[in-house]
Formats: sequence, structure tokens, C-alpha cells
Amino acid sequence: MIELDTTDRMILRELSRDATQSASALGRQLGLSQPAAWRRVRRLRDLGVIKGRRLDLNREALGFGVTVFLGVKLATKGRMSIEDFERAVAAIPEVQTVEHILGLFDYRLRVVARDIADFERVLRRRIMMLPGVGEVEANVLLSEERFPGPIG
Amino acid sequence: MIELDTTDRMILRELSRDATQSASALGRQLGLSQPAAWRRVRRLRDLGVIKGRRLDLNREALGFGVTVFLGVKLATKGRMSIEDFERAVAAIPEVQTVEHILGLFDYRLRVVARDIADFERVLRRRIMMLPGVGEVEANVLLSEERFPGPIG
DNA sequence: CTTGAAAAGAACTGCCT
DNA sequence: AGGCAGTTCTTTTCAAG
Repeated sequence: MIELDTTDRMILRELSRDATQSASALGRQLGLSQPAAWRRVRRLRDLGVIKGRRLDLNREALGFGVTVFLGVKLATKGRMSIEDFERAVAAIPEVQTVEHILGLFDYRLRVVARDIADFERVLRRRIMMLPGVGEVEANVLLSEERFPGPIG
Repeated sequence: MIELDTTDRMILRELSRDATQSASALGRQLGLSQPAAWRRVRRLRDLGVIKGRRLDLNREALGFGVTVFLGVKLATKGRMSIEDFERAVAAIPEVQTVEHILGLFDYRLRVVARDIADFERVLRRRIMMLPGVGEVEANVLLSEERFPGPIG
């Protein structure tokens, strides 16, 4: 665990709101000088609290209007099965996220496709061909909202 | 739909890999001059293909070691129920993502907590108190891997 | 599309309180 | 820890090919 003070938390909150803002803009918001704000941001990066900045793409604008969540249950659950499955699923370009979970299903996949017909192709030709795959459940994404989540 | 050429796609691929790199670094990678690379990135932002850059936080380092996915089924499904539910769920600080989905459940929530005991508190005091909430299913996140997904 | 130049701003360093 | 001053690098815009 890492000790963060109130200023660090405010920096994380501000950067969660807008990750592109500069150290001087951050400093203005928090009443700090540019170097002070910058040093804190660097420290948060060095501590591993800030892992990086990820690109936020508009998938619809790229022609991928369909997002589907798949719950996948493995039929065979040895060590080999898990490794084979994870390697094979990582090779499917339409798969955006692979979550290994504990519960009714073993994996949750976030899959994007151009349309429902394209999704059917991905499901039949790619997902169902994965090694060791058992039961599969699908949920189509209607809308999504993200929040910063708890900081401290 | 927006027309993107091969160079635009390569830019999106590069930025998906590392969203922090400069226009000059991008240009070096793709054999473009710095202004040319910068103009393309600005165009992709203006077209809305690049929505922004989001902060990638290390939740474990912040003391939130538990991530749980909740499938939520509403008991009552009128227009009011949906709006009431979405408003109330957005006010829970531990909720990171709210996905409105089509399928066995109506919503999928990504919830973070300090530990399992903390998660139980969130579940009992917050999630179960949500207006109109019916059946709830939980999946604990073991590990997660993200991929850039399809670009073109 | 390119290069080159120039101005503004952001990042980074050392020193000082 | 924070501030100040200065250097280096990137961003952003321009002119011209």
C-alpha cells in the first residue's frame, strides 16, 4: 500500500476527469506551481499508481457499432486448457477484453463487430472454435457510462 | 461512417499501443514528418474517431484490490424504473462502469472495493438498496487483459 | 504531401526556502 | 515538501515547394 495525501488524490481526480491536461493547468486548479504539480504526477507514475494513458476510441465511427459481452464456461478445466484458451482468445482481433472471473462463468469477453451479421461470423467461426469452450452466454451492449471510481 | 486510409489506421494502432507518444515520435515510426503526423492526429480528434485519453489507474495500489462484475435484473421495467435505477447507481462511488445490456440481465456493473468484506458492505448497503433491483449475480475478477481491438 | 522556421507552451533540472 | 529561474523539447502555426 502507498501513502497518498489529499493533494495527490485531487490530482488523480482531476486527471480522471481530463487526462490530457498539462502540469501547469493542474497546478492552477490545485494552487500549486507547475514544477510542484509535475513532480507529484511523476511520483504517482513512478509509484505505479498511474499506469499510463489509454486511447479512447470511438468504435462506432470506425464502423464497429456492435459490442457484445460473452460469458464463457470452459468444458475442460486443466492448467493446459486455461493456457490454451487464453492464448487462442488473445489472437482474435475482435476481442477487446478478456476477463478471467470466478463465478458461474470462467471468462468474460468484450467483443466488437461491424453489425449483428458480423458478430455471428465472429461467434461461429472464432469464439465457438476456441479450445475447451463450453457454455457461452451473450449480452448485447445498449449503452455504457463510465465513472472515475473511488480514489482514496 | 468515416473514411480512413492505411496511415490513419497505423496511427490509431500506434496510439493504442502508447497514447503518450508525441507527434514527432509517431512520425518517426510511420515515416512521416512531425507536422504531417500531427495534422492527422488532429483530424482524427476532430472527426471524433479519437474521443480522448483516459487515465489508467492502478486500483490495487490505491487499496482497492477487489473488482466484481454484477449482473443486475430489474424487478420492474417501466421507463421510470430505468431512469431511477440509472440515477441511483451513478451515485455509488464504488461503481466504475454501468452497462445497459440486452440479455438475461438488464445491467452489468463494474464495482471496486477494498476487500471482500468491503464489497459485502457495498452490495448490501448500496446495490441491494437500488430502486427496482431484482436478481443480482456476482463474478469476482481474477485477472484481466486488454487488446487494441479492430481498427479498420 | 514535404521542409524549414518561428512562437508558444510543456516538460524537466538545479538551486533555494 | 514548495517556489523560482532557466534549459530543452514538443506543440502549433505559418510560409513555401
